[in-house]
Amino acid sequence: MKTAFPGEFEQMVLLSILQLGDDGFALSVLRELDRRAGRRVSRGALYKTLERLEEKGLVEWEVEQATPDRGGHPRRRFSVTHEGITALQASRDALFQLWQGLEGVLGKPSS
Amino acid sequence: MKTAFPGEFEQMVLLSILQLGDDGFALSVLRELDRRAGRRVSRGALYKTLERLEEKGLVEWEVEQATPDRGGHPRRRFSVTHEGITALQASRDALFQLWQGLEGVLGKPSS
DNA sequence: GCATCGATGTAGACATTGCCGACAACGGGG
DNA sequence: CCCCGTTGTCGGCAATGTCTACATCGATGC
Repeated sequence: MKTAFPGEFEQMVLLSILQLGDDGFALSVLRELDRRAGRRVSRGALYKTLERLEEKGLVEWEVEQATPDRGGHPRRRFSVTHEGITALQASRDALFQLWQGLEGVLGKPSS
Repeated sequence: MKTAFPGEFEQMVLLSILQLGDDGFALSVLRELDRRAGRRVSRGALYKTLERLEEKGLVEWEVEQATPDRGGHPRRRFSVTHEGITALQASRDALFQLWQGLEGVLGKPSS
């Protein structure tokens, strides 16, 4: 069992894709990361990460079917695989365990 | 302002130190990581990480004062700096934002 | 038609993090 | 003295994070 833990940024990318639902296009992910987490990275950085996530089987994608008006390369719609979900749950649970009881030190999450 | 985000493992190490309070010795951190997050790494891996966290000013340490009976090198007691706390809060908040509304997909944390 | 713009994606590079095994140092007990 | 348990240090390599530069292709405006 290969337990390669997703990195910090990889997790964020996975979560962004989930948030976007059927709008999981690369540039949407970029905007979502900025909106939610205030994280701004270049497109190249994101594509590289998506490529690695795919190699690990945590995301998959399909080419958007028939969009006759838009120019540029055909865009890809990313989605998180079942394995990706599992990995996210594991990471989250680990963090929760480590956060337990530290509210006094860290304060409440600023929602 | 250099915004170098702590990596996934670095966060866990910081949290473990906080959990341990005045028992923040390297090998205790190792045990805590295993107990809470099920994460087992070699001592070398941990020391390297602690060293980097110190360079970034996220942890500091003091040599344990006067323990006349124990063998080996004098051990160091690690603690998280104010900057470390701030970094942890930022990471946590970012993740919370990304988790918002995904309970349906990810399920409740298994506490 | 041609220069450009906007939305995508790819390639190549390099810095930072994650992780390990091997070795050193020291006190205690055979 | 040799070995054991506890720490810590080193050097190296793999994985992740991130950027810049470049390539594609429709639409738009000369």
